[in-house]
Amino acid sequence: MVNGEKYVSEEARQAVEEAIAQVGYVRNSAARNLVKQESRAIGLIIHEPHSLLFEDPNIGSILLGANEVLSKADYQLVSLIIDSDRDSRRVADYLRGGLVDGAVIISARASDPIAAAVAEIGLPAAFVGHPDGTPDLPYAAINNEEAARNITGRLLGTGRQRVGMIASALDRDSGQDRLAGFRAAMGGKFDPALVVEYPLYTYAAGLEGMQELLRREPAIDGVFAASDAVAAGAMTALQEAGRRVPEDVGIVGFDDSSWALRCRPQLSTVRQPADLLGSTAAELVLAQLNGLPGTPRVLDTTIMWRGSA
Amino acid sequence: MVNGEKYVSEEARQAVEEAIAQVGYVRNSAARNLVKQESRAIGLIIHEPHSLLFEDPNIGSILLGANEVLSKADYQLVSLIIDSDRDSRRVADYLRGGLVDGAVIISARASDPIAAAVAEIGLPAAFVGHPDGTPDLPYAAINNEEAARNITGRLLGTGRQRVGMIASALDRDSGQDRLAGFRAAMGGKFDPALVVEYPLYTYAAGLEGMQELLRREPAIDGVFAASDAVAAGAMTALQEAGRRVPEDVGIVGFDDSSWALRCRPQLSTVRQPADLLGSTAAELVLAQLNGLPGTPRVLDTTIMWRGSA
DNA sequence: TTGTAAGCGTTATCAT
DNA sequence: ATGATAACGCTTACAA
Repeated sequence: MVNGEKYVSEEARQAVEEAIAQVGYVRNSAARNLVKQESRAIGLIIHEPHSLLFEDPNIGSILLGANEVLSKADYQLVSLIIDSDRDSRRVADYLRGGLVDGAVIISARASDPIAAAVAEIGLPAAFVGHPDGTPDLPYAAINNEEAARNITGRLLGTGRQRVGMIASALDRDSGQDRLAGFRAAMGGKFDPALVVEYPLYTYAAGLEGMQELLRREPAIDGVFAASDAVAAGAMTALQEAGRRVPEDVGIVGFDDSSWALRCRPQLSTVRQPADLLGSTAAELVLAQLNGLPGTPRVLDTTIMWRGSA
Repeated sequence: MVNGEKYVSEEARQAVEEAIAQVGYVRNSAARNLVKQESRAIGLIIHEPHSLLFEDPNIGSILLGANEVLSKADYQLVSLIIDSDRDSRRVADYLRGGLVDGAVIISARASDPIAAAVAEIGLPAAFVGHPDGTPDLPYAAINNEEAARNITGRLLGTGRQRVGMIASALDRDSGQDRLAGFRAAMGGKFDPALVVEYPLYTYAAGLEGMQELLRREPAIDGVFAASDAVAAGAMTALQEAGRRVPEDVGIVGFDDSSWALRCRPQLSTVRQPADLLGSTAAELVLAQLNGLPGTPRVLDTTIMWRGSA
């Protein structure tokens, strides 16, 4: 009897399995999520100005870094991009709706609506970077001010007399802090006339910015560009203007992105561990999911000294 | 009585609204999706080799293009990246689970597991590009073979005698087709010794590839690089070897990405409408969601003739 | 108009 | 062990 039963259930199992394969049964995640009250998905919110999605190689690294740790913990990373106010609302609804268990927010600006929404609904989340004016959430960041101060100091150490800066993205913490660091390193030598500002970290900003700087001060002999892309543009402008790098003017950047090795001479720059930034932020979210505090982390940067200064 | 009822319900409504605001009620999307049998989300699967996420500016454009049309139709675009076999399985489960109503697949390779899974579960989907060996799904693509043939022809038209190619990504349709186009344009002049192959569309591939080509044939006077990034690397190698571009050797690329304008001289290249590719693929998915056929579309490319050849 | 109940596809609990 | 049943939070159709 027991045997019989077993036998029958064996047969039934096979039949069922066959039926499953033929009918193509797949369990419905919406139903599963509903009853389990979790989705095992983490949202990653990308809120970049249009052009940066193409020019900034950091975001790819951040993404991959976050994906790696989430994948290991068996969470699905879902990236949500915000490119309009409409997107902003829809994404907020998406996060609110319980479709994700947590979120990592990259490149938030002061008073970011998404960050506010996340905080309001109490979703476990973490920033990459830590803009002020945003809710009190843990973050993974670097010390932009310190790094900028260090590399500017190093540039000054090569004996430059008239050094300027091409600042960018002043609406974000990274942009602000890099400028602050530059200013601090310059001390009494700081001259507001030698800093130009552009909204985005782009090659074009570097190109124009350097031309403007050259116009304002032909004797300029050092430049700190707010990012490698900017530095690359500046180098082109310099070379087209007949200045030799680094003999006539020394130039340093920030990021150590693929731009740096691509320049001739190669860029002296600040290396920031973009992939670590992503993975650390992801860990911060995971920690909160496990009831742990999730304390902010600031990661180390190092100076990569190459040929451009 | 009726008045009384109304009054009460008014009061109740206010109370409820207040309670909602205080308690922070938000409706649960899982439950909604369950009953409505739809998620109003579309997945975008990114299956790029690690390094390309940083070097290929096309994918950002594709993403933005897709997001724009989906956003207008009130669909949430969710990007899922695949960076390991584990990711591959998890993403397949995600798609199967009914968490998205459709999918656009970019940079699929022959016999892509995700593409197979999508086809198997009958999810409305579209490719960007159309690798062969993949299931019969609509796609948005360009004619890589034709475009490569045209620009190679144009290069030949400048009187070059010994022209080579730096081919890349031969595991994908784009890579294969660009090589085929080159070969077709060369006709009897085609010399297998003058084509080098690299796995990825990268700056590094261009750098090394050009050095190798120079070694094999010092008299080389023309090069077709499989992408702008590759062309940029090739140009650097050429200039470091003391060759003038375009006087000594002419060089053409493919993509018209931001690389093209960044080179000195600027690159002659094939412009492909990456954002349109994304938006068209998204439209193809939307069409299927509305019960329409969703027929493949091949978009036009144009030659941007600049200073490099 | 307002309210009530059934049902979506799971999981988990509690009898059998 | 195995099977029936409630519950997850929402929408919708139908009754009052």
